[in-house]
Amino acid sequence: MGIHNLAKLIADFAPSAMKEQEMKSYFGRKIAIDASMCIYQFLIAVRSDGAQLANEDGEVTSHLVGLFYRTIRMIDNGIKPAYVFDGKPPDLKSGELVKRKERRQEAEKELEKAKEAGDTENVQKFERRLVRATPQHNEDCKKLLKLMGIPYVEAPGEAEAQCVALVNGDKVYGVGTEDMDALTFGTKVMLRQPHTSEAKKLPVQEYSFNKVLEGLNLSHEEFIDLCILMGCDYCGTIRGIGPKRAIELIQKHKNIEAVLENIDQKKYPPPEGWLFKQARELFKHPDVTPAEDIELKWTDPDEEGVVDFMCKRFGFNEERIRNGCQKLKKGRKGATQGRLDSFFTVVANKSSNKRKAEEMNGKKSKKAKGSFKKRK
DNA sequence: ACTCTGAGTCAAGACGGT
DNA sequence: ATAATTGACTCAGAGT
DNA sequence: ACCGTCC
Repeated sequence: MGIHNLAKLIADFAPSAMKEQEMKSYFGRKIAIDASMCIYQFLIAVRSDGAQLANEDGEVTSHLVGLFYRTIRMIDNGIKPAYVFDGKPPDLKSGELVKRKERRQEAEKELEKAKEAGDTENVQKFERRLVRATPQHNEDCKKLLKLMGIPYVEAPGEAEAQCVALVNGDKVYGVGTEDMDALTFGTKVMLRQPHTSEAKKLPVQEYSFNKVLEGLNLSHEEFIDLCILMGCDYCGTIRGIGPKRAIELIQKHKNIEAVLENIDQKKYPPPEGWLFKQARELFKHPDVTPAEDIELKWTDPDEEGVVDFMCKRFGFNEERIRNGCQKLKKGRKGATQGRLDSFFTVVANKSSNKRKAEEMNGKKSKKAKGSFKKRK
């Protein structure tokens, strides 16, 4: 579940690390997005009378509805999304996954019960809890993105980590996510909910990694240890240590080893065989494809292809789909234009460097980060 | 009294006409 | 073959 | 801003 309470901790201890921006200020920006998470959310949220949208044959379309319109909305605002699909979860996560599986089986039983009792309210409740993105859903989305001219990346491991690699390798400006893990992986910039802002009139929250470290007065390594102490997906935590104590302890002792030496382990018992070192390694050197090996290209949509896929196969309204394709074409031109404009108008802005690097995509390849590829 | 943890529960999108 | 989320909120109870 | 509808 990401890092427990990290958003709150940053709000309390490093408030200047987050600034709120208008959606408009991201015109021309490239953003990396965890596709698997979006798909999951669409499958849960896009419903009618509690049931997912589907074509006549009963094939689910909720994920396609959501992805199609959200992507268009972003392009329409001059934001260029690149989607990242999950690969294999790291082995360290299996403990967490076992728990989730148990919860799932629990929900399945409850669902059966509710069905037999004819309790429609509970049936819906537990059906939602059982939702998951299948390989088929993922394939549908990849196909749609390809036809729309939107790039995507297949990550070897966690999508979130791959997004961060794209940011820090200057392929995109930031990660667009709800998941605070991105900061633990060290993303220079993280944007929360860059898509809903306009619909709900909420500003985009932009987190700066350097300012987080500054505000908390920690190095990246110390920050990773802090996140582990607060609770991540990869290992347990010390009972009795939450955000407040965790930050105090890390600021004082600098790392988990030293914390362990300085606390009363009877009062604060660490987990048996605690794998915090492995978790730390995972955050430091996640299994990702190096950014310089990835090329992201946004192109005009293949309108006939999109219509064929969405309308013929999935029964979407052709007028709406064509309308969307037009927006994609228009938005693309606008974004190219806008990026140049803002380059000249935002003269004294530090971020113009960043912007430049983003533009130069891969020309000067970064120094290789040692070969820490994970093998399993 | 106050602070904090940790367990459990919940809800989750976007469009277009009015 | 097979899997597959997350954050916000509340509340009880333990610790300081 | 609300609400029925999207498929």
